[in-house]
Amino acid sequence: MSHTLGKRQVQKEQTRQALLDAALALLADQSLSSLGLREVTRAAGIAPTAFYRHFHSTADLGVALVDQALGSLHEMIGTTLTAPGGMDERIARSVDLIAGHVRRYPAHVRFVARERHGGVQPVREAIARQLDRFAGEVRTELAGQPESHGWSEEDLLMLARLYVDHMVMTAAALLEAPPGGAGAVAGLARRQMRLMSIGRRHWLD
Amino acid sequence: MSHTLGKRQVQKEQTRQALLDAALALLADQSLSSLGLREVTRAAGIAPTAFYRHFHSTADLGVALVDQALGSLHEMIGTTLTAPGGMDERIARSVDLIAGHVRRYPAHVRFVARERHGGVQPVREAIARQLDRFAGEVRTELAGQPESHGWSEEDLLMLARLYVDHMVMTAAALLEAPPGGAGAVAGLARRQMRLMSIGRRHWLD
DNA sequence: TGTACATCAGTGAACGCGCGTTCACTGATGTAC
DNA sequence: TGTACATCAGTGAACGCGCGTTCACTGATGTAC
Repeated sequence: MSHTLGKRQVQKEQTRQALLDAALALLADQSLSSLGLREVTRAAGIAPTAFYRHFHSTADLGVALVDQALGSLHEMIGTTLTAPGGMDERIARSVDLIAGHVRRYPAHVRFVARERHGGVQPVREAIARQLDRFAGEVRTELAGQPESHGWSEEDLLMLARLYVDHMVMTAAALLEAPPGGAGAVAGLARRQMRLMSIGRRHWLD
Repeated sequence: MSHTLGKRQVQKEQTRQALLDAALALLADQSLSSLGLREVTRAAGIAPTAFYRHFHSTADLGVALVDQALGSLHEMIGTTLTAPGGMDERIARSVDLIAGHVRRYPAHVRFVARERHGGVQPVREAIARQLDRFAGEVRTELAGQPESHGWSEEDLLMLARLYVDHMVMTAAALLEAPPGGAGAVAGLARRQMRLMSIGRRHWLD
Protein backbone atom coordinates (compact mmCIF):
# COMPACT_ATOMS: atom_id res chain seq x y z
CA MET A 1 0.00 0.00 0.00
CA SER A 2 1.31 3.42 -0.84
CA HIS A 3 -0.33 6.71 0.14
CA THR A 4 -4.12 7.03 -0.03
CA LEU A 5 -3.98 10.61 1.31
CA GLY A 6 -5.34 10.76 4.85
CA LYS A 7 -8.70 12.30 5.66
CA ARG A 8 -6.95 15.40 6.95
CA GLN A 9 -5.05 16.03 3.74
CA VAL A 10 -8.12 15.45 1.63
CA GLN A 11 -10.12 18.01 3.59
CA LYS A 12 -7.27 20.48 3.57
CA GLU A 13 -7.02 20.14 -0.19
CA GLN A 14 -10.76 20.71 -0.51
CA THR A 15 -10.58 23.89 1.53
CA ARG A 16 -7.63 25.09 -0.52
CA GLN A 17 -9.56 24.48 -3.71
CA ALA A 18 -12.59 26.28 -2.25
CA LEU A 19 -10.36 29.29 -1.63
CA LEU A 20 -9.03 29.19 -5.20
CA ASP A 21 -12.53 28.83 -6.65
CA ALA A 22 -13.91 31.65 -4.51
CA ALA A 23 -11.03 33.92 -5.49
CA LEU A 24 -11.44 33.16 -9.18
CA ALA A 25 -15.14 34.01 -8.99
CA LEU A 26 -14.43 37.28 -7.18
CA LEU A 27 -11.83 38.18 -9.80
CA ALA A 28 -14.55 38.37 -12.44
CA ASP A 29 -14.90 42.06 -11.74
CA GLN A 30 -11.78 43.21 -9.95
CA SER A 31 -8.02 42.79 -10.10
CA LEU A 32 -5.92 40.60 -7.87
CA SER A 33 -4.24 43.64 -6.34
CA SER A 34 -7.56 44.70 -4.81
CA LEU A 35 -8.71 41.23 -3.76
CA GLY A 36 -9.09 41.01 0.02
CA LEU A 37 -8.23 38.04 2.18
CA ARG A 38 -11.43 38.35 4.21
CA GLU A 39 -13.44 38.68 1.05
CA VAL A 40 -12.07 35.36 -0.20
CA THR A 41 -12.56 33.47 3.06
CA ARG A 42 -16.09 34.85 3.38
CA ALA A 43 -16.94 33.57 -0.11
CA ALA A 44 -15.29 30.23 0.64
CA GLY A 45 -17.19 29.88 3.92
CA ILE A 46 -14.25 29.67 6.33
CA ALA A 47 -12.81 31.91 9.03
CA PRO A 48 -10.39 34.63 7.82
CA THR A 49 -7.55 33.23 9.88
CA ALA A 50 -7.76 29.82 8.21
CA PHE A 51 -6.51 31.48 5.02
CA TYR A 52 -2.98 31.41 6.42
CA ARG A 53 -3.03 27.61 6.63
CA HIS A 54 -2.97 27.61 2.81
CA PHE A 55 -1.38 30.80 1.50
CA HIS A 56 0.92 33.54 2.74
CA SER A 57 -1.11 36.24 1.00
CA THR A 58 -3.53 36.84 -1.84
CA ALA A 59 -0.51 37.31 -4.12
CA ASP A 60 0.60 33.81 -3.18
CA LEU A 61 -2.89 32.51 -3.95
CA GLY A 62 -2.65 34.30 -7.29
CA VAL A 63 0.47 32.39 -8.25
CA ALA A 64 -1.30 29.10 -7.45
CA LEU A 65 -4.20 30.26 -9.60
CA VAL A 66 -1.88 30.88 -12.54
CA ASP A 67 -0.77 27.28 -12.55
CA GLN A 68 -4.33 25.99 -12.46
CA ALA A 69 -5.48 28.45 -15.11
CA LEU A 70 -2.69 27.77 -17.55
CA GLY A 71 -2.53 24.09 -16.74
CA SER A 72 -5.95 23.77 -18.35
CA LEU A 73 -4.40 25.13 -21.54
CA HIS A 74 -1.69 22.55 -22.05
CA GLU A 75 -4.02 19.99 -23.52
CA MET A 76 -4.85 22.42 -26.30
CA ILE A 77 -1.35 22.95 -27.65
CA GLY A 78 -0.74 19.57 -29.21
CA THR A 79 -4.28 19.21 -30.50
CA THR A 80 -4.15 22.55 -32.26
CA LEU A 81 -0.95 22.11 -34.13
CA THR A 82 -0.79 18.45 -35.01
CA ALA A 83 -4.21 18.49 -36.64
CA PRO A 84 -4.29 17.36 -40.27
CA GLY A 85 -5.94 19.15 -43.17
CA GLY A 86 -5.28 22.20 -45.30
CA MET A 87 -4.31 25.60 -43.95
CA ASP A 88 -7.80 27.02 -43.70
CA GLU A 89 -9.19 23.94 -42.04
CA ARG A 90 -6.42 23.90 -39.49
CA ILE A 91 -6.88 27.57 -38.76
CA ALA A 92 -10.63 27.14 -38.35
CA ARG A 93 -10.05 24.26 -35.98
CA SER A 94 -7.54 26.27 -33.93
CA VAL A 95 -9.92 29.17 -33.53
CA ASP A 96 -12.76 26.84 -32.61
CA LEU A 97 -10.54 25.26 -30.01
CA ILE A 98 -9.72 28.64 -28.51
CA ALA A 99 -13.38 29.64 -28.54
CA GLY A 100 -14.33 26.36 -26.88
CA HIS A 101 -11.71 26.87 -24.21
CA VAL A 102 -12.94 30.39 -23.51
CA ARG A 103 -16.50 29.11 -23.21
CA ARG A 104 -15.45 26.32 -20.87
CA TYR A 105 -13.04 28.28 -18.67
CA PRO A 106 -14.02 31.95 -18.97
CA ALA A 107 -12.86 32.84 -15.47
CA HIS A 108 -9.42 31.31 -16.00
CA VAL A 109 -8.98 33.12 -19.30
CA ARG A 110 -10.11 36.42 -17.82
CA PHE A 111 -7.73 36.00 -14.90
CA VAL A 112 -4.73 35.37 -17.14
CA ALA A 113 -5.54 38.22 -19.52
CA ARG A 114 -6.10 40.59 -16.60
CA GLU A 115 -3.07 39.68 -14.54
CA ARG A 116 -0.61 39.19 -17.39
CA HIS A 117 0.23 42.87 -17.09
CA GLY A 118 -1.44 43.36 -13.71
CA GLY A 119 -0.24 44.96 -10.52
CA VAL A 120 1.15 41.89 -8.76
CA GLN A 121 4.71 41.13 -9.80
CA PRO A 122 5.02 37.46 -8.73
CA VAL A 123 1.82 36.69 -10.63
CA ARG A 124 3.01 38.53 -13.74
CA GLU A 125 6.21 36.53 -13.57
CA ALA A 126 4.37 33.23 -13.13
CA ILE A 127 2.24 33.97 -16.19
CA ALA A 128 5.26 35.01 -18.24
CA ARG A 129 7.01 31.78 -17.25
CA GLN A 130 4.05 29.65 -18.32
CA LEU A 131 3.57 31.49 -21.61
CA ASP A 132 7.29 31.05 -22.31
CA ARG A 133 6.84 27.33 -21.76
CA PHE A 134 3.91 27.31 -24.17
CA ALA A 135 5.90 29.15 -26.78
CA GLY A 136 8.65 26.57 -26.38
CA GLU A 137 6.19 23.73 -26.87
CA VAL A 138 4.67 25.39 -29.89
CA ARG A 139 8.14 25.85 -31.34
CA THR A 140 8.81 22.15 -30.93
CA GLU A 141 5.57 21.30 -32.71
CA LEU A 142 6.34 23.73 -35.51
CA ALA A 143 9.85 22.33 -35.89
CA GLY A 144 8.36 18.95 -36.70
CA GLN A 145 6.29 20.27 -39.61
CA PRO A 146 7.55 20.08 -43.19
CA GLU A 147 6.75 23.79 -43.67
CA SER A 148 9.53 24.57 -41.21
CA HIS A 149 12.32 23.14 -43.34
CA GLY A 150 15.20 25.58 -43.47
CA TRP A 151 13.99 27.68 -40.56
CA SER A 152 16.42 28.75 -37.82
CA GLU A 153 15.63 27.90 -34.22
CA GLU A 154 15.36 31.60 -33.50
CA ASP A 155 12.81 32.20 -36.24
CA LEU A 156 10.75 29.23 -35.11
CA LEU A 157 10.56 30.69 -31.62
CA MET A 158 9.68 34.07 -33.10
CA LEU A 159 6.74 32.51 -34.93
CA ALA A 160 5.73 30.45 -31.91
CA ARG A 161 5.59 33.59 -29.76
CA LEU A 162 3.52 35.37 -32.37
CA TYR A 163 1.04 32.48 -32.39
CA VAL A 164 0.86 32.29 -28.60
CA ASP A 165 0.38 36.03 -28.20
CA HIS A 166 -2.26 36.03 -30.90
CA MET A 167 -4.01 33.18 -29.14
CA VAL A 168 -4.10 35.06 -25.83
CA MET A 169 -5.26 38.19 -27.63
CA THR A 170 -8.03 36.30 -29.38
CA ALA A 171 -9.14 34.64 -26.16
CA ALA A 172 -9.32 38.02 -24.42
CA ALA A 173 -11.25 39.53 -27.33
CA LEU A 174 -13.76 36.66 -27.23
CA LEU A 175 -14.33 37.31 -23.53
CA GLU A 176 -15.20 40.94 -24.10
CA ALA A 177 -17.25 40.27 -27.21
CA PRO A 178 -20.90 41.30 -26.84
CA PRO A 179 -23.50 38.49 -26.89
CA GLY A 180 -23.63 37.17 -30.42
CA GLY A 181 -20.40 38.95 -31.34
CA ALA A 182 -18.18 35.92 -30.90
CA GLY A 183 -18.57 34.95 -34.55
CA ALA A 184 -17.14 38.24 -35.76
CA VAL A 185 -14.19 37.99 -33.38
CA ALA A 186 -13.53 34.43 -34.52
CA GLY A 187 -13.72 35.48 -38.16
CA LEU A 188 -11.23 38.26 -37.57
CA ALA A 189 -8.89 35.89 -35.73
CA ARG A 190 -9.07 33.38 -38.58
CA ARG A 191 -8.13 35.97 -41.18
CA GLN A 192 -5.27 37.21 -39.05
CA MET A 193 -3.99 33.66 -38.62
CA ARG A 194 -4.32 33.19 -42.34
CA LEU A 195 -2.16 36.25 -42.96
CA MET A 196 0.46 34.99 -40.53
CA SER A 197 0.42 31.57 -42.16
CA ILE A 198 0.95 33.13 -45.57
CA GLY A 199 3.84 35.11 -44.14
CA ARG A 200 5.25 31.89 -42.79
CA ARG A 201 4.97 30.17 -46.17
CA HIS A 202 6.94 32.90 -47.91
CA TRP A 203 9.40 33.62 -45.10
CA LEU A 204 12.35 32.07 -46.87
CA ASP A 205 11.57 33.38 -50.36
CA MET B 1 -10.42 89.58 -26.20
CA SER B 2 -11.73 86.08 -25.80
CA HIS B 3 -11.08 83.72 -22.88
CA THR B 4 -7.75 83.87 -21.06
CA LEU B 5 -8.94 81.32 -18.47
CA GLY B 6 -9.40 82.96 -15.09
CA LYS B 7 -6.98 82.42 -12.24
CA ARG B 8 -9.45 80.07 -10.61
CA GLN B 9 -9.75 77.80 -13.63
CA VAL B 10 -5.99 77.72 -14.11
CA GLN B 11 -5.42 76.62 -10.53
CA LYS B 12 -8.21 74.08 -10.72
CA GLU B 13 -6.66 72.64 -13.86
CA GLN B 14 -3.27 72.45 -12.13
CA THR B 15 -4.73 70.56 -9.18
CA ARG B 16 -6.54 68.20 -11.53
CA GLN B 17 -3.32 67.50 -13.37
CA ALA B 18 -1.52 66.97 -10.06
CA LEU B 19 -4.11 64.32 -9.20
CA LEU B 20 -3.66 62.62 -12.57
CA ASP B 21 0.14 62.69 -12.24
CA ALA B 22 0.06 61.37 -8.69
CA ALA B 23 -2.31 58.56 -9.70
CA LEU B 24 -0.19 57.58 -12.67
CA ALA B 25 2.90 57.36 -10.46
CA LEU B 26 1.07 55.24 -7.90
CA LEU B 27 -0.15 52.93 -10.65
CA ALA B 28 3.43 51.87 -11.35
CA ASP B 29 2.96 48.98 -8.95
CA GLN B 30 -0.72 48.42 -8.48
CA SER B 31 -3.92 48.26 -10.49
CA LEU B 32 -6.52 50.97 -10.73
CA SER B 33 -9.06 48.82 -8.92
CA SER B 34 -6.93 48.99 -5.77
CA LEU B 35 -5.98 52.65 -6.03
CA GLY B 36 -7.33 54.64 -3.09
CA LEU B 37 -8.74 58.14 -3.22
CA ARG B 38 -6.88 59.20 -0.07
CA GLU B 39 -3.69 57.69 -1.42
CA VAL B 40 -3.95 59.87 -4.52
CA THR B 41 -4.79 63.10 -2.70
CA ARG B 42 -1.98 62.49 -0.22
CA ALA B 43 0.51 62.10 -3.08
CA ALA B 44 -0.90 65.18 -4.80
CA GLY B 45 -0.68 67.24 -1.60
CA ILE B 46 -4.33 68.16 -1.19
CA ALA B 47 -7.11 67.25 1.23
CA PRO B 48 -9.01 64.02 0.49
CA THR B 49 -12.29 65.85 0.11
CA ALA B 50 -10.95 68.10 -2.64
CA PHE B 51 -10.80 65.03 -4.86
CA TYR B 52 -14.55 65.29 -5.45
CA ARG B 53 -14.15 68.73 -7.01
CA HIS B 54 -12.45 66.95 -9.94
CA PHE B 55 -13.63 63.35 -10.18
CA HIS B 56 -16.55 61.26 -9.00
CA SER B 57 -14.29 58.32 -8.17
CA THR B 58 -10.94 56.77 -8.96
CA ALA B 59 -12.64 54.93 -11.85
CA ASP B 60 -13.62 58.31 -13.25
CA LEU B 61 -10.05 59.51 -12.86
CA GLY B 62 -8.94 56.38 -14.68
CA VAL B 63 -11.05 57.23 -17.71
CA ALA B 64 -9.46 60.69 -17.82
CA LEU B 65 -6.07 59.05 -17.61
CA VAL B 66 -6.84 56.86 -20.62
CA ASP B 67 -7.41 59.88 -22.79
CA GLN B 68 -4.15 61.48 -21.71
CA ALA B 69 -2.22 58.24 -22.07
CA LEU B 70 -3.50 57.38 -25.52
CA GLY B 71 -3.56 60.97 -26.67
CA SER B 72 0.22 60.92 -26.48
CA LEU B 73 0.12 58.07 -28.99
CA HIS B 74 -1.75 59.77 -31.81
CA GLU B 75 1.31 61.61 -33.04
CA MET B 76 3.00 58.28 -33.69
CA ILE B 77 0.45 56.78 -36.04
CA GLY B 78 1.01 58.96 -39.07
CA THR B 79 4.76 59.08 -38.65
CA THR B 80 5.05 55.32 -38.49
CA LEU B 81 3.12 54.46 -41.55
CA THR B 82 3.82 57.25 -44.00
CA ALA B 83 7.59 56.85 -43.67
CA PRO B 84 9.44 56.16 -46.94
CA GLY B 85 11.98 53.42 -47.59
CA GLY B 86 11.99 49.67 -48.12
CA MET B 87 10.11 47.21 -45.95
CA ASP B 88 12.93 46.47 -43.53
CA GLU B 89 13.76 50.14 -43.05
CA ARG B 90 10.17 51.04 -42.38
CA ILE B 91 9.81 48.20 -39.91
CA ALA B 92 13.00 49.21 -38.11
CA ARG B 93 11.75 52.78 -37.90
CA SER B 94 8.37 51.66 -36.54
CA VAL B 95 9.93 49.59 -33.81
CA ASP B 96 12.31 52.41 -32.90
CA LEU B 97 9.35 54.73 -32.66
CA ILE B 98 7.56 52.36 -30.32
CA ALA B 99 10.69 51.91 -28.22
CA GLY B 100 11.18 55.68 -28.04
CA HIS B 101 7.60 56.15 -26.94
CA VAL B 102 7.95 53.53 -24.23
CA ARG B 103 11.11 55.23 -22.99
CA ARG B 104 9.47 58.64 -22.96
CA TYR B 105 6.11 57.65 -21.45
CA PRO B 106 6.67 54.39 -19.55
CA ALA B 107 3.96 55.11 -16.98
CA HIS B 108 1.33 55.78 -19.65
CA VAL B 109 2.22 52.62 -21.53
CA ARG B 110 2.15 50.54 -18.37
CA PHE B 111 -1.21 51.97 -17.41
CA VAL B 112 -2.77 51.13 -20.77
CA ALA B 113 -1.32 47.62 -20.91
CA ARG B 114 -2.43 46.96 -17.33
CA GLU B 115 -5.94 48.35 -17.54
CA ARG B 116 -6.76 47.17 -21.05
CA HIS B 117 -8.08 43.97 -19.51
CA GLY B 118 -8.18 45.32 -15.94
CA GLY B 119 -10.86 45.22 -13.32
CA VAL B 120 -12.54 48.57 -14.02
CA GLN B 121 -15.13 48.34 -16.77
CA PRO B 122 -15.45 52.01 -17.80
CA VAL B 123 -11.68 52.19 -18.15
CA ARG B 124 -11.54 49.02 -20.21
CA GLU B 125 -14.21 50.47 -22.46
CA ALA B 126 -12.40 53.78 -22.82
CA ILE B 127 -9.20 51.98 -23.83
CA ALA B 128 -11.08 49.76 -26.28
CA ARG B 129 -12.68 52.83 -27.83
CA GLN B 130 -9.33 54.55 -28.27
CA LEU B 131 -7.66 51.47 -29.72
CA ASP B 132 -10.56 51.09 -32.14
CA ARG B 133 -9.97 54.68 -33.23
CA PHE B 134 -6.30 53.91 -33.77
CA ALA B 135 -7.10 50.85 -35.81
CA GLY B 136 -9.41 52.98 -37.92
CA GLU B 137 -6.67 55.55 -38.50
CA VAL B 138 -4.16 52.86 -39.37
CA ARG B 139 -6.62 51.35 -41.83
CA THR B 140 -6.97 54.74 -43.53
CA GLU B 141 -3.20 55.03 -43.82
CA LEU B 142 -2.91 51.50 -45.16
CA ALA B 143 -5.69 52.13 -47.69
CA GLY B 144 -3.60 54.90 -49.20
CA GLN B 145 -0.61 52.65 -49.86
CA PRO B 146 -0.07 51.00 -53.26
CA GLU B 147 0.42 47.61 -51.54
CA SER B 148 -3.25 47.75 -50.55
CA HIS B 149 -4.56 47.67 -54.10
CA GLY B 150 -7.34 45.13 -54.39
CA TRP B 151 -7.85 44.79 -50.63
CA SER B 152 -11.35 44.84 -49.16
CA GLU B 153 -12.18 47.36 -46.44
CA GLU B 154 -12.73 44.47 -44.06
CA ASP B 155 -9.31 42.97 -44.72
CA LEU B 156 -7.63 46.34 -44.32
CA LEU B 157 -9.22 46.71 -40.89
CA MET B 158 -8.18 43.16 -40.04
CA LEU B 159 -4.57 44.03 -40.84
CA ALA B 160 -4.79 47.36 -39.02
CA ARG B 161 -6.02 45.61 -35.87
CA LEU B 162 -3.22 43.09 -36.11
CA TYR B 163 -0.68 45.90 -36.34
CA VAL B 164 -2.20 47.86 -33.46
CA ASP B 165 -2.39 44.82 -31.21
CA HIS B 166 1.17 43.88 -32.07
CA MET B 167 2.25 47.41 -31.26
CA VAL B 168 0.62 47.30 -27.83
CA MET B 169 2.08 43.85 -27.23
CA THR B 170 5.55 45.03 -28.18
CA ALA B 171 5.27 48.11 -25.99
CA ALA B 172 4.25 45.97 -23.03
CA ALA B 173 7.11 43.54 -23.67
CA LEU B 174 9.61 46.40 -23.80
CA LEU B 175 8.37 47.62 -20.42
CA GLU B 176 8.95 44.26 -18.80
CA ALA B 177 12.27 43.65 -20.54
CA PRO B 178 15.22 43.33 -18.13
CA PRO B 179 17.85 46.08 -18.30
CA GLY B 180 19.72 45.62 -21.55
CA GLY B 181 17.06 43.26 -22.88
CA ALA B 182 15.25 45.88 -24.95
CA GLY B 183 17.36 45.07 -28.00
CA ALA B 184 16.26 41.45 -28.05
CA VAL B 185 12.60 42.41 -27.68
CA ALA B 186 12.95 44.94 -30.51
CA GLY B 187 14.64 42.35 -32.71
CA LEU B 188 11.84 39.88 -32.09
CA ALA B 189 9.22 42.54 -32.84
CA ARG B 190 10.97 43.43 -36.09
CA ARG B 191 11.01 39.85 -37.30
CA GLN B 192 7.36 39.41 -36.39
CA MET B 193 6.46 42.57 -38.27
CA ARG B 194 8.49 41.30 -41.19
CA LEU B 195 6.50 38.07 -41.22
CA MET B 196 3.23 39.98 -41.12
CA SER B 197 4.41 42.23 -43.94
CA ILE B 198 5.29 39.22 -46.05
CA GLY B 199 1.86 37.81 -45.34
CA ARG B 200 0.39 41.10 -46.45
CA ARG B 201 2.35 41.07 -49.68
CA HIS B 202 1.09 37.62 -50.65
CA TRP B 203 -2.44 38.02 -49.26
CA LEU B 204 -4.07 38.19 -52.69
CA ASP B 205 -1.95 35.50 -54.38
C1' DT C 1 -7.72 -3.73 18.99
C1' DG C 2 -7.31 -0.12 22.60
C1' DT C 3 -5.08 3.71 24.80
C1' DA C 4 -2.40 7.86 25.40
C1' DC C 5 -0.32 11.54 23.22
C1' DA C 6 0.93 14.62 19.15
C1' DT C 7 -0.42 17.13 15.23
C1' DC C 8 -2.60 20.72 12.95
C1' DA C 9 -6.83 22.70 10.07
C1' DG C 10 -10.01 25.68 11.37
C1' DT C 11 -12.10 29.11 15.14
C1' DG C 12 -13.33 33.52 17.21
C1' DA C 13 -12.11 37.57 19.83
C1' DA C 14 -9.37 41.44 19.61
C1' DC C 15 -6.16 45.06 17.81
C1' DG C 16 -4.96 49.26 15.40
C1' DC C 17 -5.44 51.38 10.92
C1' DG C 18 -6.75 53.57 6.66
C1' DC C 19 -10.60 53.79 3.93
C1' DG C 20 -14.67 56.63 1.35
C1' DT C 21 -17.96 59.94 2.26
C1' DT C 22 -20.73 63.78 4.83
C1' DC C 23 -20.76 68.26 6.33
C1' DA C 24 -20.28 73.04 7.54
C1' DC C 25 -16.51 76.07 6.79
C1' DT C 26 -13.03 79.60 4.71
C1' DG C 27 -11.23 82.80 1.82
C1' DA C 28 -9.59 83.97 -2.70
C1' DT C 29 -11.56 84.86 -7.21
C1' DG C 30 -15.28 86.51 -10.13
C1' DT C 31 -19.24 89.54 -11.22
C1' DA C 32 -22.80 93.24 -11.20
C1' DC C 33 -23.50 97.90 -10.68
C1' DT D 1 -12.30 102.62 -10.11
C1' DG D 2 -14.72 101.01 -5.86
C1' DT D 3 -18.08 98.37 -3.37
C1' DA D 4 -21.18 94.61 -2.18
C1' DC D 5 -22.40 90.11 -3.08
C1' DA D 6 -21.92 85.36 -5.30
C1' DT D 7 -19.21 81.56 -6.47
C1' DC D 8 -16.66 77.63 -5.55
C1' DA D 9 -11.82 75.10 -4.93
C1' DG D 10 -9.93 73.48 -1.13
C1' DT D 11 -10.19 72.48 4.26
C1' DG D 12 -10.57 69.69 8.47
C1' DA D 13 -13.31 67.20 11.76
C1' DA D 14 -16.08 63.37 12.16
C1' DC D 15 -18.50 58.95 11.02
C1' DG D 16 -18.95 54.03 10.55
C1' DC D 17 -16.75 50.14 8.33
C1' DG D 18 -13.91 46.41 6.68
C1' DC D 19 -9.29 45.41 6.46
C1' DG D 20 -4.87 42.19 7.65
C1' DT D 21 -2.80 40.08 11.38
C1' DT D 22 -1.99 38.21 16.39
C1' DC D 23 -3.19 34.96 19.61
C1' DA D 24 -4.77 31.28 22.50
C1' DC D 25 -8.16 27.84 21.61
C1' DT D 26 -10.72 23.36 20.03
C1' DG D 27 -11.44 19.01 18.47
C1' DA D 28 -10.97 15.69 14.79
C1' DT D 29 -7.28 13.03 12.70
C1' DG D 30 -2.92 10.64 12.94
C1' DT D 31 0.67 7.88 15.31
C1' DA D 32 3.28 5.02 18.67
C1' DC D 33 3.02 1.25 21.55
